[in-house]
Amino acid sequence: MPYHAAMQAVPTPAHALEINGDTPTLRLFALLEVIASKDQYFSLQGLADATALPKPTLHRMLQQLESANLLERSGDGRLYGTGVRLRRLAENLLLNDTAHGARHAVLRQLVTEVGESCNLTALSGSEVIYLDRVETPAPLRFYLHPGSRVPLHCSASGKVFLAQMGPAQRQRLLAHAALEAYTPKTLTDTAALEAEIKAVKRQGFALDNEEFLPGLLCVAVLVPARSGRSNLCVAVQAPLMRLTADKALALLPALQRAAQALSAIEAETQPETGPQRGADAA
Amino acid sequence: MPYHAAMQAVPTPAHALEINGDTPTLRLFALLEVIASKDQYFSLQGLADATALPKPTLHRMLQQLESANLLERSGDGRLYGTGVRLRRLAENLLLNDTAHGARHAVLRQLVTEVGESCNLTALSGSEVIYLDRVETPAPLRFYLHPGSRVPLHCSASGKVFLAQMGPAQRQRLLAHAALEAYTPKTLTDTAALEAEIKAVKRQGFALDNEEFLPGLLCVAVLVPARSGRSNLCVAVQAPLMRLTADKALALLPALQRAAQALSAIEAETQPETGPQRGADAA
DNA sequence: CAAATTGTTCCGGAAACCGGAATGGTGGGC
DNA sequence: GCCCACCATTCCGGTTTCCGGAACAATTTG
Repeated sequence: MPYHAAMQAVPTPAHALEINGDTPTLRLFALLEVIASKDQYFSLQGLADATALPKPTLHRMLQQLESANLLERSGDGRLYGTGVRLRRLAENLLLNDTAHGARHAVLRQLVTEVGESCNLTALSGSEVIYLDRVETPAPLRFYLHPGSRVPLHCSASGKVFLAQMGPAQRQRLLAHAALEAYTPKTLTDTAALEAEIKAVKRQGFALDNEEFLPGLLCVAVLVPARSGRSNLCVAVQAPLMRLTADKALALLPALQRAAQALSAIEAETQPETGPQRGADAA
Repeated sequence: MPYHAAMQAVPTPAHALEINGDTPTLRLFALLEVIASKDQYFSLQGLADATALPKPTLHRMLQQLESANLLERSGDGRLYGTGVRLRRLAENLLLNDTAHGARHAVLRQLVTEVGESCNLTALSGSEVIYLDRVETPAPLRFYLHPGSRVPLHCSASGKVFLAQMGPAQRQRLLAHAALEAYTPKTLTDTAALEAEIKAVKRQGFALDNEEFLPGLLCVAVLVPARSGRSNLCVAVQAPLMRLTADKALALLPALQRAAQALSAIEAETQPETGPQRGADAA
């Protein structure tokens, strides 16, 4: 029996994201989701407004999360953002989750279709991380393991991710990163990169023609998400000796099919209707 | 159909991964980390062996996580793997973390400029915590990972933080901390430390010359905040063998430039006036 | 079919959580 | 310079949630 069954005619800010946890722990998770859902820091007050939780409660929750290194306080200590441990958990999760699953099967299928090594990538911080990879049977190949990282500006996947960001977000990532030249073909000029990104946005795919490793060509397309931005790319990757740029374009239909299949898998795993109680405007 | 093929026949590794959280919630997180750390499904018994937690407790935890869609039961319902919601959280987290990405990029750039390991630190309680770190390519290096903590009085960053405090605040922190001697060079005398701090305030940077670890030299400068005090430091850190104190001073301009860049990033992340209200926007 | 192993439920005692109210700190307005 | 408004933080008694040994149920193995 509810211990304060009295009606609390709480004004209930109509637009407050409900933190609907049945247990304290789930409430904490919901809080993390709110914080992880936007690319900004949150103040206690801001979160209080957004979640309709009492300030002391929120304060305790945040403190708990901070002391576990799941969140970090930034600036003058009034703002909260994601912490080291949470990021590491996220990376491990994506890394280890994919190898066994439908995704891996799609990747394998793609490899048999196109005959070259393919991989699945995600954006992590200011780099691209390889989530999964299936190798071509051909003897000559580049060794790139799942878990390894490459820069954004000279990888096909990286350019795809950049292309779907807003200008401000992209600026923040690129402004402070030196566009290091890995090969003579690496784009090291901001203007050139912006032009390339514009092209990527128009074409719907990105090409990396020896911009990261000499002799390596790569084509990437985005795995579309049902809503909003996506953090998944499929790419095919091969020695230039076997795969020239124009030949690579011929593989695009197969890549797109794979991307669609992967997208369907993502969608499948999420119930069609709203997650749950969610009468409020979305 | 070997349903327990996932679990190796490992008979209770005596060195069970410790799940020590101080609160129930943190225990749940630790459990998730265990599950996310391996590319396999886990049975209840397997987790019991791996974590040394009682079965009923584990069962309750798993049930809780499953009902929240953070975990999923696979196949016949005996095995647990990561759930949709957890994956979505991980993806969003990495996708919306450009601030961290940008900071890391600055740090990496700084490392290529100065050729030594650099790190980002913050004040946390009465200690300095390592937020992020990029290692030098040189083979000889000190291993200090993000998340670890060092005392205030014998670290370059710590002295910088102390120097920007008011006397009262500094007093409060130092009063309760015994100035433990980590090396013969550690300042253990309050008066000497005060003098050092005054010097730091005058110079605008702090030096740690083997005060924490023998053979380790470190220079730190503050990342200026738009208003008031800052809780961020950049520092370069190297074996004395490669980096003597006078050589370190030559790196100051590069450090200052990095600090400015980081400051700009911080400013960008915290829009104009007050902290943003209302986290949802249609 | 019996024995062994694993998954699930019970439940009383203990620890963690909750959030209104009060306190401390800081910046803006005058 | 003083005051006031706003925000972060601390207190604390009452309530919820958690804990895990022991018993029970379901499944696999011999």
